[in-house]
Amino acid sequence: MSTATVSRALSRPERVTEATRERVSEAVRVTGYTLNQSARSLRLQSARTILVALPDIGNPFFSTILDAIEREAARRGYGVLVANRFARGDTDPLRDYFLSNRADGLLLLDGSIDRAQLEALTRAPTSLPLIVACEAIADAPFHTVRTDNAYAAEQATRHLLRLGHSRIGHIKGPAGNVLTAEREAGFLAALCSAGAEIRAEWVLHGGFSMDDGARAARTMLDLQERPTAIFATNDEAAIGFISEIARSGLICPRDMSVIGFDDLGIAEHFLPPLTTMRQPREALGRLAAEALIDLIEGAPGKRVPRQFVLSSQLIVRGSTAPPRPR
Amino acid sequence: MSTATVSRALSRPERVTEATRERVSEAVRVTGYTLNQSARSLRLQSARTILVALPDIGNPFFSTILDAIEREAARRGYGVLVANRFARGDTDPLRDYFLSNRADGLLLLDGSIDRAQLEALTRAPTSLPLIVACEAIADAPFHTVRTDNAYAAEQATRHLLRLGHSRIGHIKGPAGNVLTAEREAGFLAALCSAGAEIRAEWVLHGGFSMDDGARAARTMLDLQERPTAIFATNDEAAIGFISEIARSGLICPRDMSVIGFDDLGIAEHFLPPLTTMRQPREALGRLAAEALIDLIEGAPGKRVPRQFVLSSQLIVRGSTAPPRPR
DNA sequence: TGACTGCATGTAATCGATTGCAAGACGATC
DNA sequence: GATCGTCTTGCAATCGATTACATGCAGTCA
Repeated sequence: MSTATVSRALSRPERVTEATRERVSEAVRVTGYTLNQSARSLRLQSARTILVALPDIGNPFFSTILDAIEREAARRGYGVLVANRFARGDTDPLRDYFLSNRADGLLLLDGSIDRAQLEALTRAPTSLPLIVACEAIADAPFHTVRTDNAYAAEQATRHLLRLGHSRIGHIKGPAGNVLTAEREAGFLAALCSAGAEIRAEWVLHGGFSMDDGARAARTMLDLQERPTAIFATNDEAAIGFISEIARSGLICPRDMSVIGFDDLGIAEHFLPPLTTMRQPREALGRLAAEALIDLIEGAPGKRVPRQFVLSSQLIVRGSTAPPRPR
Repeated sequence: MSTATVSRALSRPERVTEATRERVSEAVRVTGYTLNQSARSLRLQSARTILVALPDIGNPFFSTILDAIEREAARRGYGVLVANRFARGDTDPLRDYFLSNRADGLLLLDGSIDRAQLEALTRAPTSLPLIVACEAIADAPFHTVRTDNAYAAEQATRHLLRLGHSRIGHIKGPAGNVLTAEREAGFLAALCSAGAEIRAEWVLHGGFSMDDGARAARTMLDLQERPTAIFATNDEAAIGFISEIARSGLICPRDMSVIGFDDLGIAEHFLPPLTTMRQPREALGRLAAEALIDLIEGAPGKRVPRQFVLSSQLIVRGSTAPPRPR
């Protein structure tokens, strides 16, 4: 029997006779034959694999999205290759060079990468299928899947305003990140349109980790006058903040309201349960994977940059309350 | 210039003249040439990729380990392919079939997989390099990297005993998981050797999620007589438990001490800060990746199953205290 | 000048699966 | 019995990088 027949028996069983099909199955079982994916990829010019580049797999925010991506990819028969700390590392040409042709497309979750470098990737002749998700620049000429961060930040701040707060602070994200700017803008917009006081010293440098939140808390504790509520750039910063002020005897929400962003799993179970803006992480991951695979499999003509924008949802829990009367 | 020369210029620059090297670099730059990894893999019979199979990427415990694995793999020039919910899914032959030859080895973090199935994988002629990490069976004939769970569980329980508790409960992990049994055994061993009371109703069915911990809390709240301290199978269960009893007005550690397991990032920032057994997650991931790549690159003769056992460390924080005098 | 050494480069086979085309088998129809 | 169509199978080229071996060239020394 020729290898051609075996190949057909495995990939398109209806093209061979019942008898041949069974002989092949039997031989596969006996010899423990496994298909060589490299050879298949080489011949078909497609690895059926996508590369997901993230800033931090260890962060539950990203790992949930990765979960959804992996599920969708598996459903469509694609493998998932991960590259962690994508933008941090030495993005030397060699790295790109060796990465190429191993994956059919790139799903970028890391907003810190240099934009020019990105545009180079998508340019012909390589023309790598690319989706930028989560940390995407709003007006960039790429396919993007993201949430409307500025609007969601505005909503979060409005929630605090509605509760009666007028002295509101913000813990910012890391410098240079796309999201930092958008969320800060939304925060300021809400304060502005409500005519509330904006104090520069209440806009604290922060980051996306709990330690960043704790650091911001220490900065704030040193202030003469403190805000009565805080909009934190994400849940982790919010938690770090709440935890740190607790050491000084300040209790959330009695002494200070805090709202986060993301709705991580911990938010619901934290003490106090965290009020937050829920980002549809599963949907983000699923859509991003879907869009990337469509792009890979679709006709090259279809490649007009499309932008998906999902919306976030206010989840009110116990970490926000009306300000304490003085 | 022949392709052979180009290949040499890129892989072993010292084998060609300075002039040739430069002409090749120039051509690479101009044409945007990228190496075809499939062809390379096919020729060299090695994909320089490992497959990491996990039960749940979204879980911060695993995602931190994955982080360490990815880092070590990248350092040694390997890509990382992830398969989530490995044991859950339909492990039909086709899946294994198409997975094969895409990766040079398997790093299994999922203890729920069928053991017979595993042994089949490692048998000749395929003889897939395999490391079982974290959720490994102690006496299994595989290379393993794990922590001594039973001993660590004993230590955790001893901590509660030392504080003066004698009425101690346990939230178990999911049924069927290797770790569940080991941690329960350590718990019982500690109680036994201390001569403390063991009550079946204080050993609660649980799981690894916060919701599982919350469920266990509800079961416990219904009991006539309650323990004064709880050893939870992991930090998430501990947090879910503490959060849930708080709704009924029970405060940790005043009314009940709780110790967790893992030392997730949140443990330090939770309120109260969580006492826990720290598992060396980075070291686990790094060692596992190291061992797997050694196995892949090493001589086939070297394949005597080796077992790495790391130890956990008691981290005392605020969620455990002496029992309240009655 | 001829033989030899050492180095750079070219030639061609190889890895394993896929697939267009050709050939063969078989039955149906006239 | 010849012709045709249909269905199954085999042949052989192909994907792109690697590498053993062959070739060719320059320099050295007797």
